[in-house]
Amino acid sequence: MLSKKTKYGLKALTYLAAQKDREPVQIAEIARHENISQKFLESILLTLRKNGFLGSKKGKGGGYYLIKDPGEIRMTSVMRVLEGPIAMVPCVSLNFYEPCEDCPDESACSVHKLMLMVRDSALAVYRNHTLADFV
Amino acid sequence: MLSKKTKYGLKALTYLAAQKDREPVQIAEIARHENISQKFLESILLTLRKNGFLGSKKGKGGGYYLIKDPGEIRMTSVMRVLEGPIAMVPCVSLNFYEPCEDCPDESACSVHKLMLMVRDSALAVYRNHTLADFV
DNA sequence: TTAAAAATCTATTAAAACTATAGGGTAATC
DNA sequence: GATTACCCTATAGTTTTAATAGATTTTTAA
Repeated sequence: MLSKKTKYGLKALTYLAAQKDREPVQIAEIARHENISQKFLESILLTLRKNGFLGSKKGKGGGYYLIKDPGEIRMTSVMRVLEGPIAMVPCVSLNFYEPCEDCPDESACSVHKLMLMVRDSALAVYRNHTLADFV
Repeated sequence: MLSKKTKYGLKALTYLAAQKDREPVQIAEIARHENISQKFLESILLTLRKNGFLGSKKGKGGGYYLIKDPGEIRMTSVMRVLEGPIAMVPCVSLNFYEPCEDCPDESACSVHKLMLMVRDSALAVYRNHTLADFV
């Protein structure tokens, strides 16, 4: 199940990408427009900023804005920051690999084999799309 | 993240599918062999039985056994029973569809569009594989 | 025929982790 | 001084992952 954090984060990014200019947009405006708890959105936008997707400006006329071109923001990186690993088990994760404790032979494990294919198929989708595809 | 329930269930199914005959196998044997908490496995096997994957036999010489040919057990049905909906959001689920409350226009929603593609890619993997592919 | 043993079945509960949100104060900017 | 992002803490709720204890059914053996 997709977490609301990811869902809200994606919606916020899309909203910002749809702006005509790159002027700051207030948290409250995004929250209102996308039906998101403002406080929750606040923390989400913060992590998006810390991960290089957004810039921010305080004070009057402040808010958040996209720092890169939507066409350069791949879904892989967005998903990894918001949702975490794309793989459903750590033993098939590219960026967060961990071996299973209970599994003596990875290459013989049915879970491993199946989840490897699922990861590859999801990865293909995320790699082939940027934020620009959703505005 | 894949739940341990699904992980253990898949391993148990694979273990049973790898048996030469279809004689009952004890829970304890499966648990020992796959490093699974026996009591936890017990409840998992129970739901697999109730959903038509396994048969069981009580008393001495009892245990669980596959009820169908491994080649006829699609991963789609296994995943739906163990893990639940394949879609990551209810608004793109085939079997568990629900509209989003906060989303006024599904067809314009970036989350919807992206997750639809992810669902389709995962579904393709699950549909094209049966338990027989993992023994 | 009866009793014991072997196994599945059922229900309850509990710890741990995670999710989603709220509150209140701080710091920067206009 | 008003406005807005920033930061920290707490918490209610849910889900996951079991642990515990016993009930029920079947087989085997005395």
